[in-house]
Amino acid sequence: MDTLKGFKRSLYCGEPRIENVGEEVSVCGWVQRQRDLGQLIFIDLRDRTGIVQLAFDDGTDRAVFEKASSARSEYVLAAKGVVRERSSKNKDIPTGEIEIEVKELRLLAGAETPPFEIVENSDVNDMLRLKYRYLDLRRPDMQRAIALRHKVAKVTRDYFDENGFFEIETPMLTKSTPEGARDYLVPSRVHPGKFYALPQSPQQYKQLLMLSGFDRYFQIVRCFRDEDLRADRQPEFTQIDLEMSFVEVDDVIAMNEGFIKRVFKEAIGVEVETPFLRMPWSEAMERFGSDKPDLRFGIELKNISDLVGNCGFKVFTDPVAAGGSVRLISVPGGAESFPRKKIDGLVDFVKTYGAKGLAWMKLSDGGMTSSFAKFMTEEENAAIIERAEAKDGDLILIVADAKNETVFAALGALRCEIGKRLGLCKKDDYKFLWVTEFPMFEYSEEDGRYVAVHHPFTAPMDEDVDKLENDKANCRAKAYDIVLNGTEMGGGSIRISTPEMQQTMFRALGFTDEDAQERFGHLINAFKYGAPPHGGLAYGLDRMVMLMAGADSIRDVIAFPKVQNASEPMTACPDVVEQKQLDELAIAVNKAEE
RNA sequence: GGCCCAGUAGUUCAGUUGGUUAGAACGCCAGCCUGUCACGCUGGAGGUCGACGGUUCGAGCCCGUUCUGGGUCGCCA
Repeated sequence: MDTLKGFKRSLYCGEPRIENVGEEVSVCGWVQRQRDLGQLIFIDLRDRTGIVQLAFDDGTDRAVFEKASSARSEYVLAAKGVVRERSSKNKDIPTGEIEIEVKELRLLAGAETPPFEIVENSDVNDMLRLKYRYLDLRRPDMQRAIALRHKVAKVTRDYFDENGFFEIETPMLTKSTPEGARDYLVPSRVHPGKFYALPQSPQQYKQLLMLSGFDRYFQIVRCFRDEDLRADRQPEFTQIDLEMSFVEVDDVIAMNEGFIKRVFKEAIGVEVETPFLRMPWSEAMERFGSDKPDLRFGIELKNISDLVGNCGFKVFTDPVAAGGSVRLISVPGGAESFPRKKIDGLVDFVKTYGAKGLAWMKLSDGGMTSSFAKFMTEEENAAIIERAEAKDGDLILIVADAKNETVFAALGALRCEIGKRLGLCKKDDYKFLWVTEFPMFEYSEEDGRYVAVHHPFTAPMDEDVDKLENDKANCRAKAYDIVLNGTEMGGGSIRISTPEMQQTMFRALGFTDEDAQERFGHLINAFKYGAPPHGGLAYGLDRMVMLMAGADSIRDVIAFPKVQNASEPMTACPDVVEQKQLDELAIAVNKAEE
């Protein structure tokens, strides 16, 4: 092996061009491929910027030639030589017009044959990729994703700095709060039996910073939630967290539309039109069955409860009588795209969302067939088709349930599934939406009481303040989500800023004053000393970058992600610790996995 | 915790109704090769068919259990 002593890189592999012909250059990188033609050797040398071809021929010093001959995939090389024009050019790469005629070659490190090839668009098993993540990250698409993530973070800091925000760090070791997601706990050695919690978000700290007069705060911050993983959920994830003083909903939204416009332009060159569409939560649910609708395609929900409430089909009439509803979506051209067998698949699909079934009507060849024809009159069928605005060739899909939430969940998900199957979800089509006026509370069957949809510091809408006590189901919050293509990219709210309102809120949630004081005393007390009206928002940075990169999972934009069981294949954590460590923390383990 | 999908050379996969020695491509190793760029040609090595159990004369294939991963519902204030 050679050393780097005295060697200075002059440029990256992806940089030399035809204009550099004749110049002496020095490059470093990994062997992408070595092509040994006998008396002629080519090496593609790769670094994060791209690939350059090194050439060795009869003009090459024999020792250098021998070294090139011994090079294998992923060896680490440093090469000095002269840029020359290629006799046959490669139009597929930016450096394809030139090559480096190598005068000096240093073999800095050998490499075992990697467990998978280091190439773009690898379709290697995820587990293997993650076990050798350091090799996976060498692949150009991963390099681009991580670079994009850096760019987004950079633009974020630029934008918020230019708009008067301070980046302020908040603690990682914090107090556990009972509501919300499960906390990751950190035991205290100094206080045996007591635990810190890793933050689910810096929510309370950033509100206190407003009270302290910093006026505008942001932070790119790691957050932790000990819940099951999904393609877009990791136990540790990164938020772009921000808070502003003396603002109302419109101010926060305007500031963030400016941010999104800027970051999409600078990071991926996409022009975003502002202002974004806004839609109250109730409208989003009625029209799309979702609080994060994908607006890249239509296929809106229609309520037909009034049309079928008195028909002869119990599957429809019972839910309506029980206070639920019957709703449909109409799929253009669906009569042909969804033959009977595929519809059966859709039935199974909606069942996973709690629907009991899926009724359908098919309009084709001027006629109509349906799964429930014999229960309906001709007039009722005609009324449904009219409400669906369906025409010949369309497929109508209907879900009925005694619970509206179930109808929305099933049809909302079905709508997205069909949009996907019909190819209506283009990745380079960016449809932003603010969903506003979220409900303040939702009823928790498990707890037998109303719980906060957002968090208990969210301010109610001015016109709904009196509903905090008496009409929780219809009390709306000054809360908003920023939705992009069916993904919740961020969310926030105007916060409660008076101790009186905060106390009302805690009581509405069923906390006794003692409970509230115990859990949130620091915030309640702070608000006695003059809190400015304030509000903010937090983005999921991983999700934002995922959508920008066109990735299907946030794992693809996180350098070292966890797998579904929240472990990390490369380091194999979590892992057992030594008894001595447990003893110091006064912790006894009474159950352990094999 | 529930449901669905997957697991066969280093990698990606094929493998008929259960039937001889489990195949292909890429990768790897060796030799040859002066303009390749997915170099080419010749040869070679490489397998506990995720694991365990069962059915059978016989299991990669059928049955059961289990492990691992992916998706998802619950969950995620």
